[in-house]
Amino acid sequence: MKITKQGQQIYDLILSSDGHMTAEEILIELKHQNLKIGIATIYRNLNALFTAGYINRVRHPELGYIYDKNKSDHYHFYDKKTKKIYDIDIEYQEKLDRIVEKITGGKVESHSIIFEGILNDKKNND
Amino acid sequence: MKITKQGQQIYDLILSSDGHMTAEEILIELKHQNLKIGIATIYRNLNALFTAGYINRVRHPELGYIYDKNKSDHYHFYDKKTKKIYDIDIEYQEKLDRIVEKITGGKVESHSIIFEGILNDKKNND
DNA sequence: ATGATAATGATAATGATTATCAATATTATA
DNA sequence: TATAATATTGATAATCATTATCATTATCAT
Repeated sequence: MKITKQGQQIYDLILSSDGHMTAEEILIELKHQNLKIGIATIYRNLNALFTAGYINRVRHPELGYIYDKNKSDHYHFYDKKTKKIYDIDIEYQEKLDRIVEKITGGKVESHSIIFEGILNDKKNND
Repeated sequence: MKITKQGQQIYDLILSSDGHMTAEEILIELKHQNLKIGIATIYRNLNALFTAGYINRVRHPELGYIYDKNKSDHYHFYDKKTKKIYDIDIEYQEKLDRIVEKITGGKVESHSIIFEGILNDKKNND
């Protein structure tokens, strides 16, 4: 995959962030950096980066897609107070996939878990 | 909660369905039954039914909200082939919430799991 | 250089959902 | 029961996230 100038800017920004950004946040930040870029280009490059496996994508229940620098299979916590998504570092529950395959007779590729609740004010673990 | 005529029609329809309907599907079906109803009324009542706890709501990765007659804490399977959502009847993994609380120090209200994969053609378990 | 090809970005289009608001239905009260 | 007060409806406009369009611009290969 050939990365373009704009694609690189977007990728760099995600890597330098806490790991979770929406397309809109990326637009605002790159504009702040006085880079000329349009929202269509951002979506186009995010899709390319995602399908090429450079970044991850999660669906936020309110904000649409969140782009995530953490590519590993991992879970998320949605803090209702700050309305932000945080990574949860517990091991992937492989066994659930096998159980569901047994029940349905189908093939499970993966599963995603979103925890929802309230995080403590003090600790702001991204 | 006072249920209106339209609210009742919507609720009845969901109960009589396989359990998973979009607002648009509800509109089409009620129109078929020659009931005069608008999409705004459907969303309004679905929101009311949901917040009052009469029905459940899940986010479909492509189609937006799915309204679900099954109110219990349960998981879902997204079949990439049919693009439909199915209930998965395995027990709620309470222990995951406790683990996450321990890690984050926050309060977990609940979690949702969506399994993704391909279901067998033969069995079409809703 | 120069022509071919690909990427950009402004903007229009789309799809799901919510807001607006005049018309209609329901409820409460005299 | 009439009628005033209040709530709900439904058509439609607005919104929000995302994708499509397409003329312009940048990049690449000769």
